[in-house]
Amino acid sequence: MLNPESPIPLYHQLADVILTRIRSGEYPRGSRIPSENSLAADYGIGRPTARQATEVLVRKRVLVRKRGSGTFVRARKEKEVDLFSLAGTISSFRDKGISLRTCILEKTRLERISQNRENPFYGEKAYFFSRLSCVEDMPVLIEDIYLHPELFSGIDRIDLEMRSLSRIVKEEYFMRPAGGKQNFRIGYLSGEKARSLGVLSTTPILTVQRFLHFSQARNAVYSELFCRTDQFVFSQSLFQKRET
Amino acid sequence: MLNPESPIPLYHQLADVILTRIRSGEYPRGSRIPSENSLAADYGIGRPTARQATEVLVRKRVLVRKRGSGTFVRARKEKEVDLFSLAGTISSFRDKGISLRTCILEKTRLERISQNRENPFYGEKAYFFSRLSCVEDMPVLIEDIYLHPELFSGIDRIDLEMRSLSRIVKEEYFMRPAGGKQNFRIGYLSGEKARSLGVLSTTPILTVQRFLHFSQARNAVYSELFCRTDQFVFSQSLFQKRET
DNA sequence: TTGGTAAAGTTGTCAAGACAAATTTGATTT
DNA sequence: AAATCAAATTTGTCTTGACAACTTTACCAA
Repeated sequence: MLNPESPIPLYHQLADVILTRIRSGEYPRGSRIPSENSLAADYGIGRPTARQATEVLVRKRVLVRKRGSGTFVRARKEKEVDLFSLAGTISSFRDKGISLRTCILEKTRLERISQNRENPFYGEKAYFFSRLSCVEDMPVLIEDIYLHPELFSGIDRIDLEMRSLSRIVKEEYFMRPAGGKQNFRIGYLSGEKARSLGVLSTTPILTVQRFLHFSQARNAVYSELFCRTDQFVFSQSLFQKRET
Repeated sequence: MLNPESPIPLYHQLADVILTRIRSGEYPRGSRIPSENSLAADYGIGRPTARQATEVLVRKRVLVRKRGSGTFVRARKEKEVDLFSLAGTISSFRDKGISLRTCILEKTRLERISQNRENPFYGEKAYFFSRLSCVEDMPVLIEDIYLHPELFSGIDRIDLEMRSLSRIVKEEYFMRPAGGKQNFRIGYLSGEKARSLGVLSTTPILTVQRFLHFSQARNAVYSELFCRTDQFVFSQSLFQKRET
């Protein structure tokens, strides 16, 4: 079935075969494809080579791997989440009617920031908390949020589990952002963060730094967002609401 | 120097050693570190293992690889490019005082769109062109742009090499966008596009779909942006200019 | 001196085996 | 019938060698 003499690599040939079988309906949506070992045996290649073939299709968002269980044809398209419009993370999910569950990974505490030099609070004290958002039990987003210690005094006593932070800022502190900046990068996670998001250390993660300015102080809120783009599409509406 | 008995993988141990030598100044910024072969020989490991070690640091943006030449300690920080603010791609570079050069990869032509189902012109005709932007001779961004065939009639006769598209839309067609949406994903390139951007097919690419609405027609402009995030940080200013 | 060419050196790609970790399944026991 | 535990299955990780493609360097000839 495969031709080792061909200039086309074996793993690429096998990826084509699998894709053809998916398109033909032999491997329907949501079904499990043969294991890497059986693919390797069937086609007389090594397992790493068979794995490379499925890797190609995983990157193309055609297959989804589940450790200990199998490799599956992706069931449905990614959902869209309007994340970057600054309406506030949680409320943007709500608006779309997506069932959302958030949990606090690290409770709000006042601490001296010494990790990241790009953090505007670097070397100083700030409130910090970390939050995980899940959609349909699928972890999708981690937010590390840093807040100005005087402007947001007492925020460590407010439960942030299910409330929109932007709403709290508006309703409890009577502030609204006057401007800001977002930086987009591709990064990787490791350790506890990777476990929380359910990704491997080799999975590329859309990483966003967000700086929010208020009339009282520039960079009063700084956050880092870690977004899984394999299950969701992060979108942004433009010009929709006029700022007044 | 390395301990094969340790539970810490060899490649990780070596990555730590290299990082220590960079921090200590033994491998200064911009300098070449030992080749993968000599690392492997020095530490008594296979070349793929040595390569894996540098791979870790490449992903951390500490090292930069140059095929045929060597692996280098990254010289300077990434520059920021305010791309997503919709001021227009080219003009946003200009505003930052960054020297920019664009070249047309595919000249403007009217064609039937049959590639991508998410393209709003799918199955219909549209103007299409493709543009590469380079900063300091470093390719950084590819834009595939699709335009409404009637609204932008005759745009194939305008030279788009160095002119901002948003300015042309405003000054020649007297239109300005009324709204829009952007989708953010991580993807991969292959073939000619990967060559143009100077990336490998394994390099994750920040991929943005942009839909622009005008009062005359929704989705009158559709574009796909492919951004190298290893050399540049793509940023976005928020609320800076009031839309009037 | 200059130009071209060959050689050496470097990173990129393809292919593989062995073991670890997670899940599922089935058998056994209560 | 239910719970528990062990075994089998599956994907994840670590390690390796061999060859290909690209750059740089050095040498030789004009």
